[in-house]
Amino acid sequence: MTEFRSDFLRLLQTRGQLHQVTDEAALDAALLENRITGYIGFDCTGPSLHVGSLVQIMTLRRLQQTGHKPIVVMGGGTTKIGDPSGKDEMRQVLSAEVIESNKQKILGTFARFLSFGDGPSDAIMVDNADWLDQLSYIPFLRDIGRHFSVNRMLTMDSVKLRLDRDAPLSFLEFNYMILQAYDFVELYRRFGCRLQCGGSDQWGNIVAGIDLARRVADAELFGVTSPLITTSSGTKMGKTAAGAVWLNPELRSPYDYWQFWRNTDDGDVGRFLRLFTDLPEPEIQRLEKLQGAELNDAKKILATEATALCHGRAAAEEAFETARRTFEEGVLAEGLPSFEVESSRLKAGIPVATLAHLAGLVRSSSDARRSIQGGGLRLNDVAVSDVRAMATLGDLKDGVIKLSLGKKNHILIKPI
RNA sequence: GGGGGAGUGUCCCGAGCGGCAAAGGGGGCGGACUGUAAAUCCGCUGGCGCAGCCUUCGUAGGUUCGAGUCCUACCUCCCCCA
Repeated sequence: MTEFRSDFLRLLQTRGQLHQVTDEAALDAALLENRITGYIGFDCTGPSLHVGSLVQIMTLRRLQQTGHKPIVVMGGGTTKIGDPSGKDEMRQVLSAEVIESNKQKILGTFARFLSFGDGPSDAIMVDNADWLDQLSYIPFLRDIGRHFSVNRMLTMDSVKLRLDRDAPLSFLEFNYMILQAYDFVELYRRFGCRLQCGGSDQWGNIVAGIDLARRVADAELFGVTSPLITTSSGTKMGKTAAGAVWLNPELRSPYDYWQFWRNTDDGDVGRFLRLFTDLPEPEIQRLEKLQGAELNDAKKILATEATALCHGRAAAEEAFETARRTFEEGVLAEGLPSFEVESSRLKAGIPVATLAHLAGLVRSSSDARRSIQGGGLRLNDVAVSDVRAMATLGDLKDGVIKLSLGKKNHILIKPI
């Protein structure tokens, strides 16, 4: 493996987030000599980023930690196109309003991981709609489009995979690569940005930008990709059937976020500590050596550290404490998610199945009924045996009713 | 423009002679075993205050006692020819 001299590349390497580099020696040298400005683009396809973007966010964080300048590029423009990389289906075309609203909701997450400002290594955030929306078709084709060979584009993985699988690929999406390449050039011109990072699926797009820059701006730009992070059981990180693991606290509470990390597979603990926390290497080596049940201590540290980065230290400690009381002491913990019902409804009595549905513990009341039949639903830690069981004011204990689904999902029902 | 093929349970893949809430996987959830892990075994995986009722197979009509299944039109996608 290459011995890097620059702090940034060395850090990425020890942290396990380095996959490919375009021109290792030249980039390594450039990083040693100067403060480098680097960017990663994020699409605004949803109201929050999820854990799948975390490696990229951490890459920017590490860029900043090693003295360089990160640019967060919000894909306000490119989201209107839709990146075909790694997708089988044609992207839905999102409206401009939705994209803008998504963008606003995503901003806060970055402020947690990066420090923004006017200083030399402070992060900045830009929206590629600022320049992409202004483009005129014919001039763009003549100035930029001429440098792209369709023959070559057809061989790019993002395109080829679609074609090979007989999956639809619209001309709109086909252009994504060109626009992302143009982004890189534009960022170079505006901010002197010379580095683009991204997931391994972005390699083609990144290289396209580097090629374009050489042709139209006579510039030498660099690209770094990180590996696709999978869990040791082989699934893609951060995509559960229950939904993506959101970084935005409104979509996933810090407590649930903490739980996500707490439930990491044994085999992933060391890798995830390196990728998703700032803990020093010797500490990680100590933690990942723990055996059997002791490894749980490492998972708790992973959970707290990862949550602290995303939601702040206080929220992480609180989540930790809530989990400790719930799982280790088996007592009622105030910090559990809660749900409010009018006490008048409770007074009249409400079916437990309906209540579990209202509280969001299950998808539907039918689902709740099934869980009851399967013995998975508990009221105040006692299994509910009758599908038609009612919850009333009499079930209040310490002013709340604790509903649980399985060992891990709890919610406190609070009368108002 | 011409010809051929496809769209199935709102997670995915995928069977489906006119009686279908619809086979089988994967994934997920729950139970047992554990360590809030993995592996394994078992159950569940449309909705409803649920012995009943209501909605699902690209969309809209039609045939029929009865349609995912047959007919017509339309939409979307794929392949071949021009």
